[in-house]
Amino acid sequence: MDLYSHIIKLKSAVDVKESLFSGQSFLWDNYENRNDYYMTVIKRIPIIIRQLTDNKVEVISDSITVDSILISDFINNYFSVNVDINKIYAENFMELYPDIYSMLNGYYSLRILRQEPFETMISFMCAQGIGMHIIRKQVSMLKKFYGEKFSITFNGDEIILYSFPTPQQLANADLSQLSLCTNNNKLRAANIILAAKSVVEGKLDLNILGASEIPLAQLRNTLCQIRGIGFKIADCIALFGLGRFDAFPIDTHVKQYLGTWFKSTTALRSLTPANYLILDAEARTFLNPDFAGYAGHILFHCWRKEIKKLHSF
DNA sequence: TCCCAGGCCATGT
DNA sequence: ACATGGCATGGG
Repeated sequence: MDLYSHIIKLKSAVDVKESLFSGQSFLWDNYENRNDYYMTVIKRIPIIIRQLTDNKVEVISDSITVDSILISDFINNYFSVNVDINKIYAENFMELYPDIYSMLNGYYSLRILRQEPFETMISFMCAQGIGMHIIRKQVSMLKKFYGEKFSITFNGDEIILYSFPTPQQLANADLSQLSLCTNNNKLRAANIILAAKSVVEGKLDLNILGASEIPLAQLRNTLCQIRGIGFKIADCIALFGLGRFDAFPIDTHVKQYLGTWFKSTTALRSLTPANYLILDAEARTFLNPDFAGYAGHILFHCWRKEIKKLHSF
């Protein structure tokens, strides 16, 4: 079992309330409580981390080694601290869009996490045309129904957690019971079972897919072979689960800011597969193509918070 | 009541 | 190629 499989993110190490679902990005608190501590759970071991002023990650726990991997090395990779936030836009971005550039100032501490591919794939298959709270509910029910229950002790309290189910566990799931976890959507549940089976049978190897330097379009087309995965979800899996920061998922919010902020006329039309690819190409003219998705995600959160007045991640 | 929420797919033109 | 409706439910 690989190192990622038992990661659970918690919003705050001091006041543990709400775990993030896979696919959510992590925005360091860049406003006031810069010294807040956070906790992540790896292999059922609680790891306490803290943000440093340069958005690097400090691992508070003493050097822990799991499966011959130093946790601090793992954490720094997990939080993609090597990504230079100053190089994610095209070189002339600041001159072309000075207002947007300054508005993005509060969002540079956002880190895209290198999350476990299978967990990311299934989680995003639950994220279609439905509100964030329902997406979160679906993922948490999947874990509760099909994952393994375990507990850790933190600050003297016992915290009950559930690991994300393995491909085998979901492949063997009963359709009607799994539907309870997918907002009663039987089609979605069936698609998840099919996807899990293709992983179990070896027809889909996400680790090989992520490790190889295949072109983004080819990677996207491979993922789109799976029922229930289109361009947007495929790009999300690539961006959040396969470390492909060049993948640029276009959802309803991205479409909106492309039209409003960047005056794309294509963004005013319906998001057909053809228009998706046009928007994708357009975005790469004012973003660094190699980090288009990373930049896009910062724009995404800025749009949601500043314009749409939403506050969930 | 109506519309939208981090879409995808089958069907009809 | 494009438009439309179904899937599903909760919140503004």
